[in-house]
Amino acid sequence: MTTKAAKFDSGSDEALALGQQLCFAVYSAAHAFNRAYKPLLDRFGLTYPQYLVLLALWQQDRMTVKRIGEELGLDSGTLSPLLKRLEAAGYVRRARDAADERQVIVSLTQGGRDLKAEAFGILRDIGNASGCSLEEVREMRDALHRLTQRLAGRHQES
Amino acid sequence: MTTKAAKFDSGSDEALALGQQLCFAVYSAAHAFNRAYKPLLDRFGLTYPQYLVLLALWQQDRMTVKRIGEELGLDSGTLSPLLKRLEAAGYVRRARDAADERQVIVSLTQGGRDLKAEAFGILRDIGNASGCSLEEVREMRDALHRLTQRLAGRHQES
DNA sequence: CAAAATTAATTTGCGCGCTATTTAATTTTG
DNA sequence: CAAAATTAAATAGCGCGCAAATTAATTTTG
Repeated sequence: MTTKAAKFDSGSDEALALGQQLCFAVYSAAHAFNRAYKPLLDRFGLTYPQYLVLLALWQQDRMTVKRIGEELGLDSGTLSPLLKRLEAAGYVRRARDAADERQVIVSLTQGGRDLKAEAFGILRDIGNASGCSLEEVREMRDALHRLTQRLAGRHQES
Repeated sequence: MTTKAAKFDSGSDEALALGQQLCFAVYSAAHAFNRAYKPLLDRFGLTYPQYLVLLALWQQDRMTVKRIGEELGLDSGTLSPLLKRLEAAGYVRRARDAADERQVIVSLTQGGRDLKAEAFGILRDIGNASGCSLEEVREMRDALHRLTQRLAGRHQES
């Protein structure tokens, strides 16, 4: 195979190369973060998405399932069982809203609030592992945010 | 100290904000890509990870499961059932290596090769949706690649 | 050469994440 | 006000993604 100059046979062929693709770079980075977080979160019996829910609740306690879903970009099909597990782990409480029984209010327990102090340590460890300057982090974060917005396109602009 | 100006009580509190986190930006962008790809890939009955496997095989046909796993950063526990589905869909073939019966060689069928032509259309659509210049894409891709490498840390340097 | 160690792939079990569907409560409307 | 439409959560089913255990083949070693 590949006898003479197989490496540059078509040009557009190059564009399909795995290593060239932004989507694959994002996909890989997401997995890398997951793997980096895992040992740190295992200590608390948390998964990464569960940790994200706690991050959201540390910012704003007492949110409905729907509101949390808007913050994280997840639907109730994902959040309902996840929140049950967070409740079973003792980090949050779930209670129907008395004013509107359709809604479920999720709030932090004392245990959930206590965990916030530990989170700074996790943040520091990940920051070190990423080895990025604050400047770099800011740039990438904003670029990714713009990308996400554009990809979401017409579906929903907040 | 905290009582009065609750918004900036600690400074490091800000750092935990969901919107500030690079990891969340990556997580969200990965989901946004997935959602953008879904309608395009549904036409072919493919999921995004399955599409990644095909991308890898279009670059280099006839790889072992292990090799594909190295390309994509996935283990056999993920790939084995995924490859079975790709085979059931008629895009690849799986066959034990006669020289080493432990290994399974995955190769493209004619249907799998034919799909490559369609992939350029998908690439174009996603490229348009992302709305990035080639320059931007290159920069972000390389920055993410460096980030991924650093996060993977000592676990495995290829 | 036979036992032990290593390797490749599969399988099992669990937690996302999505799509539908269902259930229940609230709002709209006729 | 009652029927219809909408809304919020929960549920079921499927496909990743990972860890751990299993099976089978190969390599190492004693």
